[in-house]
Parts: sequence; C-alpha cells; structure tokens
Amino acid sequence: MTDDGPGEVLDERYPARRVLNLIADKWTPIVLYCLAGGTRRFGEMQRRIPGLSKKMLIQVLRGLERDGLVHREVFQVVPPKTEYTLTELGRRLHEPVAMLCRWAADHVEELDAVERNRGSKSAI
Amino acid sequence: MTDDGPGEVLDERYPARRVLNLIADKWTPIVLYCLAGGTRRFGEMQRRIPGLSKKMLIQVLRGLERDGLVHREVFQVVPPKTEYTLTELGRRLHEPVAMLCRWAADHVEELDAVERNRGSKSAI
DNA sequence: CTGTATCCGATGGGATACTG
DNA sequence: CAGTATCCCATCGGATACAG
Repeated sequence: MTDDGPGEVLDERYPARRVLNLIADKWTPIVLYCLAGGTRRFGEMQRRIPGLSKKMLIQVLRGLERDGLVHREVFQVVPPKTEYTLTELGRRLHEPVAMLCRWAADHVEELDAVERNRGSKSAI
Repeated sequence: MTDDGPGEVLDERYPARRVLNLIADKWTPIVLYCLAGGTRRFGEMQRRIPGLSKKMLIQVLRGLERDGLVHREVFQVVPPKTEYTLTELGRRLHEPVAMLCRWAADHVEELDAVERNRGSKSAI
C-alpha cells in the first residue's frame, strides 16, 4: 500500500493541483486561517499578522474575493470601515488548512530541528 | 466559538507560518504527495507530474532534502540512477498535505465553479 | 481607517541547450 | 538518465508616498 503503480498522473486537472492554485502562496493560508476566527476588519488583520504589508493583504483578499472564498462588505461611514467574512466555500476550504496548522502546532519540535539544520546547509 | 478575541497574533513564530515556509509553493506539495506513493526516480516523477520542469523538480527536491523531508540515494551505475524517498518526517508532513488533496478530490464541483467564475472577473 | 500608486529588488518558474 | 547552466520574463513582496 506504499506504491500506486505506474498509472497515477498528477496533471493540471488533478484536484490537488487546482486547490493549490487557490491557496499555495506565502500569505493566503494564514489570511484564511485568520478569517476563520470570525469577521475581520482590514487593519485588524494587519495587526494580527505581523510582516504582512497592506499591499499583499489587499492582494490576497482580492484574490480570495474573486474566487468566492471571502465576502467583502463596505460600510459608508467615516472613518471607513470594511468587513471581510469567509463564505460557505471559504469555511469549507478552511478545514484542511486548519488541519495543516494544527499539524504544525503538534510538530513544533520537528520544525525547530528543520530550521536548525537549515542554517548549517547551503540554501538550494 | 467563531471568534478568538483580539489576542491571537499570527507572527512569524506561529507554527503555521513556519510549516508554510516549508511547503507553500506551486510544486512542493505535489512532489511530496507523489513521493508518498513510494520511492521514486527523477524521470519517473517528471512523467507523473506533467508541466513540472527539470529545473523546478530538482529545486524542489533539493529543498526537501535540505529540510530533511526527503532522502536521496545515488547509484553509481550507467545509465545513472537516483532514488528519492520520504524520510520519517516527510511521511508525517505528508499526512496533512494528503488531507488537503483528499479535500480537493471531494470538492471538484466547487473547484469547477471557482474556475468558471474566475474567467468572468478581472484578475486582481 | 481603507485603501491606491509606484518603484524596485528577490524569487519563481519556463525554455533551451549542454554534460557525465 | 540525471542532472547543470543560461537566459528571460512574470509574479512576489517590501517600502514609501499619497488619497478619500
């Protein structure tokens, strides 16, 4: 059960490839994870995710919105207020992402070891 | 249970951020998934993953090797032969990745809908 | 507060040709 | 077969400044 024979081809129609097109970058999974905690405002998310610039945050949010994973609601008040909320599909997609995050939390020691090792070897 | 309060900060020490540093790119999860099927040779993987160039495959494999997720074994024969195998840690990390792949397989219809929608909206 | 615009370097990623 | 070496373009991603 460790081999699946010569037949399996992971082409661009393979579901995993397609879901990776949606979320496989530096920030998207984190933003998704952050939004899973509930409706969030723009600045709030930036505060929660140190290192994430406005530019990248808006870019990620626009992508998620375009793909129907996030709903964006603008309130016409001053100062401006915008709320971001996961859609039903967004919440579904969050589940496997959350599994990955949980796995990470459960394997911090291994992550430590990886990063220690990284320092002693040349990058790529 | 949908909100986690103002306290949670997803900084660069947050485990999810760290595991994403390991695998959050276009090809790594696919390669990991492919290797989970058993020991693989270089050309074999390239055949299984259409669209993946030699350059990117070797780059991804070197990264996985550096991080201790993959073991590389070279056989001194002609023609050359090299085998790549997941390490114990690699197999562990494969689990949540497999979950994501399984999720994708279970939600092909939603993925179809996303891609249909994408065409009608402007990209970013 | 929620964005936009611009600049710019770093990286990702494909094509092609070459090597042991 | 399993890589290496280049070239080159697109996107990523940070910094800064500006606007409604």
